[in-house]
Amino acid sequence: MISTKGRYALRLMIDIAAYSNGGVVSLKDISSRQGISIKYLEQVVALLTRSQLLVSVRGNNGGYRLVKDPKDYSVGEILIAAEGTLAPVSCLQTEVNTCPRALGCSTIDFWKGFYKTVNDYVNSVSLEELATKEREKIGNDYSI
Amino acid sequence: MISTKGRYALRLMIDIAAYSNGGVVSLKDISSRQGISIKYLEQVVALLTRSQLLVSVRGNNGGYRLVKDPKDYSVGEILIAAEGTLAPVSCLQTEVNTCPRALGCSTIDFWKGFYKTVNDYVNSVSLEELATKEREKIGNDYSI
DNA sequence: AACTATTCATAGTAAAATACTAGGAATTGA
DNA sequence: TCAATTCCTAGTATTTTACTATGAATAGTT
Repeated sequence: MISTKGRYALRLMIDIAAYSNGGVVSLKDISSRQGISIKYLEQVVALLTRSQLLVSVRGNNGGYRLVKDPKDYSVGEILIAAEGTLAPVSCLQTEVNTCPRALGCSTIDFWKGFYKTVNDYVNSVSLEELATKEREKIGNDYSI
Repeated sequence: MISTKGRYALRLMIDIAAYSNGGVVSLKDISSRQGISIKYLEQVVALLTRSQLLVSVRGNNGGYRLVKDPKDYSVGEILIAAEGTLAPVSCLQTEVNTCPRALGCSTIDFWKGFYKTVNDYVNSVSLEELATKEREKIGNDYSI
């Protein structure tokens, strides 16, 4: 199960991609559109700036800006920045497998396949695709 | 990340598939082969008997037995029995999506695709494939 | 210069989940 | 009867989750 950090990070990135018009987007605006507290967004956005998926502008009229085109972000890199890893088992988190049972482990290939399947999927979807859907919401009133 | 319940459940099922010769397999034997405490295996195996993936035989010389051929178990059904769900987000856990943001949600299709990708993968691997690898370990000494 | 709106940094915290262990009852073959 | 097993319920330490709180630093606006 993906935690709120990963899910909110994705929505935050989508929001910036959808609603920045060349400028920066503040957490206050994201908060009101997405219904997530500013305080929690501060925690989440820090993961994204640390991974250099966003840059910040401090002070009055400050906010956050993407560093590249939305089509050049995969959802995978966003989730990994927020969640740390998408590895299904801890022994696949690091480059070298330190599990004493790794040699002759009957399940490791299954987990490697799981990991690859998930990675291939999340890397196949771009931020732009999702931002486009977000923009389509504008003007539609789903509360009817 | 898959929890120990899911991982141990899979190893438990593999162990039974690999080492039962028509008979039942006791937790004591599984414990010694897999290096997992009997007490914890008791917790894990209960999830599998409740989901009727295994049947138990009580008393002396008791143990557990598969209810169908190893090739007819998918790894998916084992993981779901142990983990409860493989849904990446809680709004996909139930048949109907009760999230107030579901309508017009820009990420729901992405998560549905994620869920389907994972399900398709875990359902594509059978217990038999993994039990075969487990049996291949016999005779090989990987501790050298 | 003061004010205000923002990001930034660190700490705190209640609740839930995780990864087990413990104790003993029930069952059944030997 | 006894020994080996499953079954059932509870307990528990640790970690993770999902936040909130406080206040400092920054920078445009008045």
